[in-house]
Amino acid sequence: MEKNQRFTITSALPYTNGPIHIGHLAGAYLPADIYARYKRLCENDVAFICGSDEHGVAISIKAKQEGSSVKSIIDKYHNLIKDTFQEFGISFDNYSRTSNAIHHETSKQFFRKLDQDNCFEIKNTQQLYDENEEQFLADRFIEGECPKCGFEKAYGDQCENCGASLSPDDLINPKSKLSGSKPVLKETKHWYLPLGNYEDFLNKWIIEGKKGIWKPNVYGQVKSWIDQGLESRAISRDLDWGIPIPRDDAKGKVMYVWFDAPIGYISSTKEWAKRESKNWEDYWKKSDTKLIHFIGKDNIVFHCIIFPSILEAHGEFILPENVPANEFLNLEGRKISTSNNWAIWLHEYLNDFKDMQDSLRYTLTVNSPESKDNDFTWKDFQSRNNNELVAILGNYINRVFILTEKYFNNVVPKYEEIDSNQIIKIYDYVSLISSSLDKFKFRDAVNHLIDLARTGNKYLADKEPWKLYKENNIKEVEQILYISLETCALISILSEPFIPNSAKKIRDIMDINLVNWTRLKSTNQIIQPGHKIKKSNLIFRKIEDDEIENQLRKLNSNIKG
RNA sequence: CGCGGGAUAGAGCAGUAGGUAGCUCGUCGGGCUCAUAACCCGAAGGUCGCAGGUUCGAGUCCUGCUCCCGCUACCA
Repeated sequence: MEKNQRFTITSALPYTNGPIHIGHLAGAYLPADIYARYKRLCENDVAFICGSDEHGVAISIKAKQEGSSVKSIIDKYHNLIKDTFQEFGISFDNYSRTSNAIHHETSKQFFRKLDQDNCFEIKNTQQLYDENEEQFLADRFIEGECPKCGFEKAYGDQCENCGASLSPDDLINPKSKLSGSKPVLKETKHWYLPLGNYEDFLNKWIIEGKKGIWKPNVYGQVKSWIDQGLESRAISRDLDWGIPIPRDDAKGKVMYVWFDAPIGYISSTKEWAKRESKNWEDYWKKSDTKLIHFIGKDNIVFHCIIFPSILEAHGEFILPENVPANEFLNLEGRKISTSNNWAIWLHEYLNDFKDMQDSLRYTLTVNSPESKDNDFTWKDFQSRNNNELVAILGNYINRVFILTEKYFNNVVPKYEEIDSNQIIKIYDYVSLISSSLDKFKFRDAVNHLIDLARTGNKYLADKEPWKLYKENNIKEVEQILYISLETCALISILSEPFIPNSAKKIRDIMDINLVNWTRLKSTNQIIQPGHKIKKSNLIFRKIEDDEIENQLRKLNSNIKG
């Protein structure tokens, strides 16, 4: 458990062409939030940074298709996403957006610096162009007959029917998905980042330096990319929506969205630093700052290869210490799909399960796709909530509070001699949980937390204070309940990163404050005899079968395709 | 096709220095009655994807194969 360390923690910028679902939360936001909360509790200097990613062709096309403006689309989803994060307690220090002026300026500065240092190649190529819409077309926006299986709606990059990977000119009768017209080839000029020049740097930094440190799925994926050889990658696009390339000979060109999006972490940090009177450069340029990117596995290449190469090219920035990417979360055995509406949308969950954010936070953490794809099922959600949060953790807290009320009128009992075995046992969980979190093992960490409640339950079952009370052995009852209350207090502090709302509820009932984990010692207890606690309220509620059936019905009736 | 991850009890997962297979949920039996019919204890249940090999000994190392998921550069 390190302290007095500076951390820059980022979560992947969500793309504002739709709301966010449980997969997003489980992949990039929840683990980052847990980590950020944990690091703050250990007295570290944390900047937890995110923002909306609002550029790119998908958004401008969506606007065109819906007949609305780009601005109204990004405003709508930016606000929805921002509110959703807030509701779920994702504790960003700053949530920005890439359409802000500070981001445009920062991105242009990056481009100019790399341009001055001759880090770019300029190439002329032929690309498919939609003459009706006056727009160049990404592979995905071309549709035609698959030359291998004859499927009529194959995309320019892949046939979804037979799985063949294609290039747009393989298609028979190609059509633009925008206008339906036949695309034509047209010459265009673009700026490229020659990633091949960074292979040595990446080999040394990741393949040699991060072996056995980064997660196997991340390391393996990166190694495979580098081993295949890295090609130059275009970082400009012919679009009217995005950050203009700051050169006189680049009229009509904007930055590729993946060039400017990661720079969004930096501009968001600047925005925060300005507001908080801090120096943003401490968080991006000081070598003792630890930069951690939380992402889903689809973003590995951008965060481990492209963005680091850009940072390296710039020269003044630190590189990520770790990129603990998660695998994917499936839903009821199928891949989550935005286009087929096979998803649990977080803003809908909030409606259906009011004040139950922690139940979802808990379930997504304990079943987090840390090392492989995992499946979310409503039934599992119900049983995790009812068996673990309610029956083990919530019920434990409640029974201790009720016992305290019945026997001691809500006053923390004094004790003659502390049960040192038990106090040491419960304090072991501080290091168990923190060392799991340091290793990005969130499921282990949250399992330890439930184990702590189990330990408390077992202690009560073994000691049977209700029997001792009837036998009028009050001294022992005092000793047992003191330890039990201390256990509850410890739970209220150790659960803060995972289920912050519930942790707060427990502390409110106990009338205690949050304590930094660095101060937690078995010799220095949290609560003192004589302290009065408040009346108990249930922390978690059970989820009934019909609620789960409703969700399953909703999911299956809304599915498209 | 290439590459990455995975395959362990009914379900979900641990098992990273080769040495008698573990955890949670579920099921069955018992205990307790302070508690949200909650809690605690015990039992049943696995030829560790398949086939070879190295070794006194392999879930763990090597080789080949099968299946699932993902990536292949614009869907977390």
